[in-house]
Amino acid sequence: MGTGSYQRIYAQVKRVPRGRVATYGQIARLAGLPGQARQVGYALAATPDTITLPWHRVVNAKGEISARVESHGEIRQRVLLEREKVVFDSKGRISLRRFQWKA
DNA sequence: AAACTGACTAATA
DNA sequence: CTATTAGCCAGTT
Repeated sequence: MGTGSYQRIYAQVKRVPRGRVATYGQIARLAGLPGQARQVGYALAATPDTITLPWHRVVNAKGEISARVESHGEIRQRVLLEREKVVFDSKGRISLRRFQWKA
């Protein structure tokens, strides 16, 4: 490891404060990779659990938790966020207006 | 080396 | 609101 854009992405995700969320596109921009929102998702999917990363604070542009191939991490993500006082509406969406992190 | 694979987004209809 | 389309590119096979 130590190579690739993933490191830059992880570095930005680590900056998201507790109780706030960031979108994939936002992380991409902050990491100096504008337009590479997808890469951010892929980076997180490949995140080794050997590093500490608040991956749960990253959601899609709609304020929803993105579904992965193997479903279950989504539930965990929601629990982790709710533990940080992040509120989900009845449709499982977060109000970005209130919770999105402004860098 | 070439093909495959995705935690996305914004624009348009 | 849903559906479709086109950009996006590193890592893995």
